[in-house]
Amino acid sequence: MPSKPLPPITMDAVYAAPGYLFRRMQQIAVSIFMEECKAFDLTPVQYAALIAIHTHPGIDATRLSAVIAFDRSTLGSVIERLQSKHFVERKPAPEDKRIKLLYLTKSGAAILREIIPAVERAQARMLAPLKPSERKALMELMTQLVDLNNEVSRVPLRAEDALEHLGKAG
Amino acid sequence: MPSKPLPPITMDAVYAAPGYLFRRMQQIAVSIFMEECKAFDLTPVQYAALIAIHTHPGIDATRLSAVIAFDRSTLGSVIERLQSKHFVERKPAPEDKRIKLLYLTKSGAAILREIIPAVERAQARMLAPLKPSERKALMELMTQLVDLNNEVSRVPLRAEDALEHLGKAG
DNA sequence: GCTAGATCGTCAGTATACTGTCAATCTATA
DNA sequence: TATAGATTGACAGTATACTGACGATCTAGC
Repeated sequence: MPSKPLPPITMDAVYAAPGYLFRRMQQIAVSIFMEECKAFDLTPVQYAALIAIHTHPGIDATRLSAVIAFDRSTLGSVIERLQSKHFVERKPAPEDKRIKLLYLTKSGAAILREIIPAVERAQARMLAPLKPSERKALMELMTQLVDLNNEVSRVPLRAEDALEHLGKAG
Repeated sequence: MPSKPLPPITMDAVYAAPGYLFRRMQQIAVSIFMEECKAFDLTPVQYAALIAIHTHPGIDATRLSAVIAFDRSTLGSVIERLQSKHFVERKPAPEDKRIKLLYLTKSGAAILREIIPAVERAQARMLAPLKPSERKALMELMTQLVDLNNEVSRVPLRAEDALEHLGKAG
């Protein structure tokens, strides 16, 4: 008899795998976000960056990347795009010549206020097919899983630690 | 009194939002996959493509994109990379000059057999922080949600429909 | 048999996402 | 105070991901 009856390879190796479900759901989430927010010409990551800069004015790019769990290398170009749309400005830090501090412009703060209802519609639509109790259960499990897996990917600092030395704007 | 007491904008608008959790979890999932599979130099998408071509030999690129829910435009370069690694070959379809049929090479089939244990380790690690009952609940909710949201993003055909005319290899 | 419309693979363009590297700068220590 | 090591923003390189457009080709309806 065969020593190891290998299971046959089927598409279930893909469809039932957590990795596929996470990729597919991310795809769907971005698609819904872009649909609801197309009037604002902002991507999900740009939105997250605006929220974070609004919450922590004067944050620098490295700490911002930790706060929104976004790769530092890519963040430069994201900030550049926000800057070219005049939603964000960069000022050199007086006490450290390496750092550039990030601030929302007036129109950056304005678009943030305007886009929030659309973002909330998008977030609601992502979970709309589920029953309320299921939505709650899914969000709790995802929050837990993301939290417990937090050290895995390359985010250099945990979000809380990232803000330790940010002066008064914590 | 104010007409509309806007809630203050905090980072919870990001952290508690489904969109953030899906993006972050996708990030973590890819990171774990690459870590477990680094000996094979295959990305998650390339792995899914190999599985699909193995399961449906002679599939064309458009149908493949539907089966693995992957954008048609990008798939060209994915196939190219698989071809340059000699894991996949493309043959012109005799009855339709537009189409190129996809097949695994011997070394493509071999690497698929070899990588599967590593992929299974990766998939297990993604959910490892949860209790078994929670894993099951999360996978059921995610499967349901992806299924019910299936029409949202740009996949041109549902996976089942994509294979209707694929001859005997269904 | 001709042609309007659909489909195929491909390309250009934009935006993530990651690894690795670099010069400029800062900091802690000897 | 000289300097080794760490940090910062920037860049090159690779790989997704999507929109929109294109020529080649196929198919239906006439």
